Amino acid sequence: MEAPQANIPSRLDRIETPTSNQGVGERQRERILRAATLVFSRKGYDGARVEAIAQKAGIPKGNVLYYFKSKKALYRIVIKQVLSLWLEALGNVSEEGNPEEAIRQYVNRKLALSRNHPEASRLFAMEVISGAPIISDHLSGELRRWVEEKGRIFKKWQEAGLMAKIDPAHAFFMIWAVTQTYADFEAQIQAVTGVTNYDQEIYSDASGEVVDALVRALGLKRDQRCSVQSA
Amino acid sequence: MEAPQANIPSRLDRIETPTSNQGVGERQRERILRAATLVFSRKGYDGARVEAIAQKAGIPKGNVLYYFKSKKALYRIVIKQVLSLWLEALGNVSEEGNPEEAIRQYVNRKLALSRNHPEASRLFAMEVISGAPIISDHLSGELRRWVEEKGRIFKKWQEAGLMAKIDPAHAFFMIWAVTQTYADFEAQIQAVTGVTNYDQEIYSDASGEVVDALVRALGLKRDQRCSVQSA
DNA sequence: ATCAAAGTTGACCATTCGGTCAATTCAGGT
DNA sequence: ACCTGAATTGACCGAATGGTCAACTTTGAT
Repeated sequence: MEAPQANIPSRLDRIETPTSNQGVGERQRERILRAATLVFSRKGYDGARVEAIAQKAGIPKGNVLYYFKSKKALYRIVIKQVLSLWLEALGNVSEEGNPEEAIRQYVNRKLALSRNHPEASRLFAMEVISGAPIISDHLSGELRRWVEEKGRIFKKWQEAGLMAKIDPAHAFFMIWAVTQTYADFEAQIQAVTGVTNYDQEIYSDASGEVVDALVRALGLKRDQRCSVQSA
Repeated sequence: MEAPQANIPSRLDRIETPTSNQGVGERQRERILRAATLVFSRKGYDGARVEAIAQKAGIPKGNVLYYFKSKKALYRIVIKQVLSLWLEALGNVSEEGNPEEAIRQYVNRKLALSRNHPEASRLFAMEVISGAPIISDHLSGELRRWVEEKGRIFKKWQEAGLMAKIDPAHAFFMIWAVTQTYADFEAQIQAVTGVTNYDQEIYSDASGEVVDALVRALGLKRDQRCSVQSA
């Protein structure tokens, strides 16, 4: 009797496995993953208790270990899921068209991610703060290439005088820092502002101002009056 | 036989305690605090092992518990020490004088803090990400008042047309986010940039660009050409 | 109805870790 | 030299926790 290998739910064998109460397992797996993301994001890997995850998923602990062969395996899957969400949200910074519009769109997308998946953002942050023991390969691989690629677009904009001369990588670090702060530092922002309904009050206030501020920071302007033209 | 209450090393009784090998205890306490800050900042509270702290301090575990009555007590002291460092660095945003200069100075001070005490920054971040269970009082007390106070200065600048009209609190969130990202997300930035000597290469590159960018973001300009004057 | 595989459950085990303690050493005052 | 309190150390303990397991239930196919 082997616990099913805890691999990413393969969309393939969902249907064709002939003999099995199919679907039940999938649903449970996702239940567990959701619960695990939540618990891990608040307590970190070591602070999270399998029991707590089980409880949040509404099932006994033994059942969690039936679907995922170990706590570490579960964590790996959760963190990779979070990572792919994060990488996905990088999306495309479209080269063509107005730079300001492109960045506005990108920042808005990142803000939406923070708003809709704050636990994912927090978990990602914790991983990185801990030295990214699990995802460092992805960071120095996929992410690095992405930044290099998009950086070339920034360079072009800069040469055309449409953007301030900032090292593109640092421009991204800045955007990420600001947008993620609204998820990761929720507790601090909540404490300082005293809002009662974080999600609604903060994001409606912030999104406009933050996008504008970042556009200014990067020296992007539709009209040329203020664009940084230091050649 | 009681372990000495693990209070903040009081600078007072360092000299005058007549009978005791004075000084030895203080030095050990500080040793332990340094080690604890380091370990906690990487592993979080639960991930940190007392044994690991002891090892990093070069003493047996029992000795750590001799100076601090429990792991939790040690953590509390470390985190409060970190918090006061953080609050201290808030310093004064001087009302008088050139707004741009004031902010430049402030951002530079925060950057220096990230550079010189990255572990402190990371530990603070972890606390907040976890919901700030220990320091939330301070955040909604001292920090909130500080932001309110300094916010009034920003308001004045804004009314005088010297600063973009951003909610002052969010202006601070932005500054903090950007400056801390260089400590907290070191692993990510290191991976993306591929630098070998983080401390030197990154900060020398970043500090100038980051300060400029933030000045732009807040719409602060010495010369009026580009200042946001939307009355 | 019967069967087999998948899923569920709580009891149980081994390990790890925070914390205690008694024994010992160390340092300074007399 | 001797005494006293502080400091050091390693052995030890109990609680908590990740993980296993065997008994049991459910589900769908024939």
